[in-house]
Amino acid sequence: MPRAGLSAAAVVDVAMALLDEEGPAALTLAAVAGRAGVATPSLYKHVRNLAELRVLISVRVMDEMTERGTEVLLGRSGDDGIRALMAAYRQYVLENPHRYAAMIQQPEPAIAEAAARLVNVFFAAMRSRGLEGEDAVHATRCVRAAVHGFAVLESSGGFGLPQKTEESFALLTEMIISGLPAGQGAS
Amino acid sequence: MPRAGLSAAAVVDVAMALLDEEGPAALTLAAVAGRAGVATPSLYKHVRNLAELRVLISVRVMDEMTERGTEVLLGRSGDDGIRALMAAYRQYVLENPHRYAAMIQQPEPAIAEAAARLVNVFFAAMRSRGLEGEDAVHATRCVRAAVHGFAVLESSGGFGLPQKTEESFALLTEMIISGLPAGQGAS
DNA sequence: GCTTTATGGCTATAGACATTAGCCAAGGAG
DNA sequence: CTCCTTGGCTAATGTCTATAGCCATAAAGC
Repeated sequence: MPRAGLSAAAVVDVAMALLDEEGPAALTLAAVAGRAGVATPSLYKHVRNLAELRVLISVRVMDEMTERGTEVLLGRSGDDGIRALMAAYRQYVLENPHRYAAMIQQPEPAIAEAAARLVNVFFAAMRSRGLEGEDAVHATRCVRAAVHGFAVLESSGGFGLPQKTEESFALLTEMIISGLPAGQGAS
Repeated sequence: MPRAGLSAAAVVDVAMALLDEEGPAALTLAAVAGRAGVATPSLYKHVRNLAELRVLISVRVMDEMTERGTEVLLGRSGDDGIRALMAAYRQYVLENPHRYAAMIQQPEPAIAEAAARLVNVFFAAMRSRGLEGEDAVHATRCVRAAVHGFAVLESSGGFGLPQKTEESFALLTEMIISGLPAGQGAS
């Protein structure tokens, strides 16, 4: 038998594809193994267990979001940067609802680090808006909370009424931006 | 053997106690049965399956929140009502993190109805603030998104930094309130 | 009070998964 | 060409959901 040539990263790739197509409930080691053309126990040569696979997926997702956020902040500053960051965040969740839903919030160090990288993008946006220190911490929390909450509710069908969610999100964005502390560079 | 005298409601009671004490991962039919002093299959006489139990729990939680919200809105109106509602929501989640985390967002009719009841509380707060129709829909979404996002991040340890979350939440509340459309009864 | 019957409990069983142990071949290092 | 690390495999265990089918309890009817 030729080897399948797996690796931890390849296992995560397969798992993410499965996740995208069939949702979080379908994410089992058996299904991942099947899709990778391998017997289930073989996965343990690359990943400690299912819990670790979930952690690796979470890190992947957070890093993807960090990358998108970083891109979108290039060449933008002040309120514009924050608007763009919020829009990009929401868009990622709408495009990848299952990935986002699979994200885990836990005291795992690897996750904490990835989360810190993502939070740093928000911090950068705050800094370019003239917010530093305490103010930046509180402002970041508010922006994250708003966009996270909206994205979760929207992507999980929590907004039942027919009204356009675009408009709701625009309102939320402007609420947040106009409520930010003064700072230096309000544009 | 004397009967245990279970019922669907009693099963949910036991499940919620288990959930509170040991978290969502420990919520298995086997564990619920053990705690109820009954063999696992006996639960199926009261609940169709684990999925239905989860739905029943979600409905319970939503109804608890609806009740708390309704209480807190009595005798309050305008911005004050919204502030109080947001505070009560956050408080519930902080007091019952596992219950809140166990809530499911799905096309189940029973859940949709409970969710609608909860959303109606937000609507009532908006109405007393002078918001109606479209405006009320968008405003409700924004308030729910903000408070849901904050509560989730806070209760799952998503705010790593040491700064007080009280202050962050106060900022978020004021951001939201001051950003609401004009309406009639802005207090 | 006695019979009947629906119901709530039980045991046995099957099937999906995660996980561990231990074997064996592939394929790179020397 | 040989050695040995590594990545695959099969076998087996334990946990959990779920179903089938049995039996006693307790309530309802007489």
